[in-house]
Amino acid sequence: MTKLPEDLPECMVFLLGKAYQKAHGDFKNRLKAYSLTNMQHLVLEGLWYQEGMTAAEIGKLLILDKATLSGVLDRMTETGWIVKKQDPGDGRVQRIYPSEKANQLKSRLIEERKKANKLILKKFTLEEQLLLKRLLRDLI
Amino acid sequence: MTKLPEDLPECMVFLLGKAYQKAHGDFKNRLKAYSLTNMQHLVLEGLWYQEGMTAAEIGKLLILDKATLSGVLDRMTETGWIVKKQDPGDGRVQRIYPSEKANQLKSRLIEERKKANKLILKKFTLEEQLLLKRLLRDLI
DNA sequence: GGTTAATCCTTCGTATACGAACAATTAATA
DNA sequence: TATTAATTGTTCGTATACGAAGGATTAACC
Repeated sequence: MTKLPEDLPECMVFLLGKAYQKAHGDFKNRLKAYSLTNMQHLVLEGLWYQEGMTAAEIGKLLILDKATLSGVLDRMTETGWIVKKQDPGDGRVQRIYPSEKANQLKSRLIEERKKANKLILKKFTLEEQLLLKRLLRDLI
Repeated sequence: MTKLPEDLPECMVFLLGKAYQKAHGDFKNRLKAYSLTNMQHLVLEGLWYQEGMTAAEIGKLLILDKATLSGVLDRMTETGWIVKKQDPGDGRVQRIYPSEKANQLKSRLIEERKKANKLILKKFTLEEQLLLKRLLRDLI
């Protein structure tokens, strides 16, 4: 990664954006082999945390706009990562479940996330890692 | 902001993404009054740091894909924030300058960024602020 | 019970992101 | 100098993001 000029004005939006850009890019490369995007992987992790959620619930859990999520879920249905089931009690609601294919790859996909995390954090001491996570959580 | 479930698996890509999403959203609201996007504001700050850069140089400084930058610069030219000038020595190169309009608003726009930074960081102690910036810089 | 309000999801418009392919131009080199 | 390589910027395709508007459905309440 290009090193940042020291005298460029400090900007949290920039620092956070570029840190995210880097982490996102690393993970993206890992997921290429599965034909999964980061967002799609995130949705699967959400569904493994609590399956059968509605799109609105997934959006609340993962802090995602419903308009964004709509397209993501469409593509994941087309590519067979999730299954949408009509809620029997409420005609507006569709409940989302991970597919067979997704569940078969579950442990490997979770492992990929853990490896990506380790790679991102490997330059930090354990204290720094915990600190960074706490600061980010506080910020959100 | 919705608080994150404590038992949701930790993921740096997620934490960084959501921290960025929040900071980005705050700043975006501030810039709405100027009809400027965050990215466009960032390009202006880059040009005030060093004007007359080529698109490739801006991309290197701000860690931006040239394909992304191409569209951003187009829109900024159309809306009169920047001016493109053909490089006399190299027919491939266009040098980018902030417009009059941009320079007139320079101090106000820089002030907006500072205020946004303050807002984002106000929940942290001074030590935490410096630490967070250092950790993010190291990560990039 | 019928009108209004709220909820769920989709669609549209605009703006990033970024890999890939490409035209134009300049540099390098045999 | 003729050819190849490298560089600059654009365009295309796909995937987020998100505000706004809209259709379908359910809930609230007078």
